[in-house]
Amino acid sequence: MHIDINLLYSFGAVNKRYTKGEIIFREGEQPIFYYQIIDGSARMFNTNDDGKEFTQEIFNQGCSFGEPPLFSDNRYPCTAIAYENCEVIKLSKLLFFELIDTHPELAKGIITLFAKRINARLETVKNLINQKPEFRIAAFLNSHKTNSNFLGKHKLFIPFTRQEIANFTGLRVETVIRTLQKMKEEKKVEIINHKIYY
Amino acid sequence: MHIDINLLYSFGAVNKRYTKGEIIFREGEQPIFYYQIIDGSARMFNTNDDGKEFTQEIFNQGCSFGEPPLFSDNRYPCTAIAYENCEVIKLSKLLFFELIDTHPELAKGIITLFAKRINARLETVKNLINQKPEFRIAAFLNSHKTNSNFLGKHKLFIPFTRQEIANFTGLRVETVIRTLQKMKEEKKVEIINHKIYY
DNA sequence: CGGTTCCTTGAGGATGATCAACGAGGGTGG
DNA sequence: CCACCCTCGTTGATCATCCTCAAGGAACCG
Repeated sequence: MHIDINLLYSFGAVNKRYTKGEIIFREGEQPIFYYQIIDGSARMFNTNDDGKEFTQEIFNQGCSFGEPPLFSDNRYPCTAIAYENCEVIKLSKLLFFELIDTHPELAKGIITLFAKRINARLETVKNLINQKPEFRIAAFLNSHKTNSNFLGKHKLFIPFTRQEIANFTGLRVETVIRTLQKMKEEKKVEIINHKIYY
Repeated sequence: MHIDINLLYSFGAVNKRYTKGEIIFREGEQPIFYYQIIDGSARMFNTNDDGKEFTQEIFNQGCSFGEPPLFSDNRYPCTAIAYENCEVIKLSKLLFFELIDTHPELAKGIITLFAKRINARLETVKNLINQKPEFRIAAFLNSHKTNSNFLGKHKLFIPFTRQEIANFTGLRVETVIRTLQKMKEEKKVEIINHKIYY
């Protein structure tokens, strides 16, 4: 979901640029803004004690992110950083609520968006529970394919490094590499010049 | 969140009883109803290939459940069964939407509810990623404590069997038992007559 | 061409799962 | 009251597997 940019501006929203890797908000902080991506992409993740990262979601152009805590009064459960250089439009919580109150037709869109997020998270948990690395990786590749509306007959190029796949699946790089190798032998993926196709 | 029962009835909702263990809806089915618990409790879970179950959430009196797929047009991502004998009030999707459309003030409650669910799921994922059994179990115990608004000075009785805790944490019973034993020695939990206090 | 990032491989170890067996308690019916 | 069953808890031994650590190799980019 995204809210019309001009509507956001009319309520006082402003643009902000982040360079790749720059932090947008941190886990544990109080949420203050509604964010929506104009250009580029953002990544939301958790870090655990060992410094291992887990990517919860990547948000692309047009997507809003970090909204649930505005409504539930929680602190941010994750950290968000610029995955690529990006430009976001941000609106303060107070004004965002004013916007919603005066535009009740937006509520349905938010509900649908949240419903999709809940579903996606339930799926993620379901897949994480299955220990098998191959299953987890396949689930990740499938969800990426679905998200990109891929309909081609041939395989889809997977634009992630092995480390990134590891961060999405909660595995270690070496495990991802070895599992992908095995999947290649079993013709479940294609690897051409180190690039992955699924 | 829950919607006023009389309002639900006025839109044609009906009651239905389920005996403990009875299935309310199955993973993969098309959602048709809005459900809200009048009495008792329901459990939502996934089963994987090995027959291992993972409990996604337990819903108690007053809680609605299984609503997100009504909005996102997904099939159910989980199965729901009666955790205890329970009575639910159910309203068909069509009439539920009519109810919402004619009572826009309900939207905010749904948004808040969904926002909390998203947060809870993100936390779950965060905890699952941390492999350490002790960490996972502690996270589960903490979330249970938080949910039950426990403010006492002493420890809280945990009304779950070890198998249930295993299903909540994605571990095996034996691992839960051994880990709890260790936590007992480290004074992190109390176990009196096989009962767990945290 | 030098540096950086990413990929790859091997060896070894830690740990949770698995399997098998038994114990303890509670309820039921004879 | 006792025998039985059923569920839940417990323990030990073994196994499979993913993680860890260490070292290089390959690709890419200025």
